[in-house]
Parts: sequence; C-alpha cells; structure tokens
Amino acid sequence: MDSDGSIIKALRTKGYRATAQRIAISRYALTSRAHPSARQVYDEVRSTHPTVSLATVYKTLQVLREMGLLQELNFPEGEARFDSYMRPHLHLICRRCGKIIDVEDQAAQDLLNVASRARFTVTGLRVDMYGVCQKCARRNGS
Amino acid sequence: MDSDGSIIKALRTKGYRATAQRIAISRYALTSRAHPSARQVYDEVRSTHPTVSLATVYKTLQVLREMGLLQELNFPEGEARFDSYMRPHLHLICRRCGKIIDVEDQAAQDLLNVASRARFTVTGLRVDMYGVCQKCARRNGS
DNA sequence: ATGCTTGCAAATCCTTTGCATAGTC
DNA sequence: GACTATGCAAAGGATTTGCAAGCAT
Repeated sequence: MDSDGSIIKALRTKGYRATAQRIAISRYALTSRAHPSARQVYDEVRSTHPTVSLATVYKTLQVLREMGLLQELNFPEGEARFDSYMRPHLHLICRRCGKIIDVEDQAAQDLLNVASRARFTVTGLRVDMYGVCQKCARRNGS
Repeated sequence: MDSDGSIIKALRTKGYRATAQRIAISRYALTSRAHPSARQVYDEVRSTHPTVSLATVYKTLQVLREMGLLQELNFPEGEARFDSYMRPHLHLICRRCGKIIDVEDQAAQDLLNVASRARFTVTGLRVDMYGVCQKCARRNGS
C-alpha cells in the first residue's frame, strides 16, 4: 500500500476518485512512521503540491480512515495524530519529547484473546503507554 | 477515595481548596463507572448544585487529572470521557451501543512488562479495543 | 484579610461544512 | 457530460480563558 499504483487502485475500488491531491496525501500519510498530525501532512504535501488546502487533507485522512488504512489518535491536548500501522501494536509515548514509538509484541495479540474470551468481536485496537523514554531518562536524570 | 472526607483531604494535601462544587464534582467523577463526559458530570452535579457551571466542571476535572485520580479519554468524535479507574485495565468499546466495558486482566500487566523491557518507564496506560459487544452482536446479528 | 475559586461570557483551537469552480472517469 | 473533489472562507463543537464577585483558609 505504498506505491502510487496501489493507492490509486485502492481508492477507485472503494469508489473514490484518484486525484493528485489524494495520491500525494495518501502517499505521505500511509508511509510515514512519524504519526503525523493533519497539519504535518499538510506541510509535507504542500512542498510538492503548493495549492493543496488543509480542508482537503482533513477530508482525505477521513477517506483513508473509512478505507481502514489508518487510525486517528486523539489526545487530551493538541491535534489528532494519524497512524497507518494497522497491525496490532503498542505505543510508547514519551511525556518529555512527545515521540510515539511503535512496538510490535505478542502482548498485543494477547489482548485480542482476552476480548475474544469475553465474546467481544474486536475490529480495532489502540494501546498507549505514557511515560519517559530511555533517551529522555538518560538526558534529564530519572 | 470515594468518601467526602478523603476527597477533601486529597484536595487540601495538594494545595487546592475544598469547595462545595469541587467536592460534588469529585464525588461523582471518582465513583462513576460510566466513563462520563464533562457534560454528563455537569448534568449530574447540577441536580444537587443547580448553580454550578460547566466551566467549573472542566476546571475540576483537570484538577483531578493533575492529582492523578482520573484519566481523560479522547475519541475521534464527540466529547472526552473521564475514567477514574486507575489500575491497569482494558476497555472494550462497542461501536454499536457506545458502551465502554472495563476489563481487569493479567494482559494489562504484561504490557507494562513489555515497556519495561524496552527501558521505558510507564506512568500511564490506556488500552482500547473497539468492536461489537456480545449483547449487540446478539441483537443485530453478525 | 488574603488570594484561590466561581460563574459568566467571550475567546480559542481543531476540525468540518457550504458552495462555486475545477477535475476525474 | 455527469458527478465528485477541491479550495476558500465561514461555521461548528468542545474546551479554555479573563475577569469581577464570592468563598475558603
């Protein structure tokens, strides 16, 4: 899902038109591992498509969400961030530097099993662990 | 942390004044298991304190958050919900009925161990599993 | 008495929407 | 050509803030 061809195909299959803006926005949003906000996607895409609007970015991100290609992460403060890594995984979110680290681990699968035992059909998973990353702990002590 | 006495003590210990509004808001927010929104807390508290304002509810919920007594849960749509169940646990969030079910399970602890192995110091945990609860699955088929 | 807290209204932030124009299929 | 998507500006919803008056300590 990272080449333009597959993006175009995915859009058309779902009945969406493959415009230049959507392709550029999707390319960045679906390949970035930085969990970008809508504005960060906007800033990035504007370097190649200077006329794109923030509204189009928001609309396209919603389209990608409906297509099941990314997840919107909301936080108590600031903008939502978008995560295109859709396999079950964990987030380590550093309160000092703000970085979101993805961790793939069996523990994520184990969560799905807990749900399944409770007769709950899972369609989406989000795991956030807040704290201090190793780098920040070293830098600032404690 | 559910009697008025302990709420008052907790507030004063942290340097906050124990006003009637704060006590009423805290009592409801810290004992409800319904993961209420700020407005729901407001509506509830107004039944006994008709003059309370929504702004005070928001301010008090932030105070409780700073005190580490509750967690703010943000979602892509609608208001934030507040969760005073602070031990590690999982949320099963039904996309049909909207209910948030708390599940205490070893799997939550296992997540903390994963973080610790990555030399990440965890101070907060949030696990959301979206899907369809048993009740809704029965009712609507699928 | 001091200064934190309240309630009101206005302001703010992020996101969505309406609509005329442009572009895709 | 029909119909969707874009870009702009304006609207929207949730939450926060400024401030005078009211309380807790």
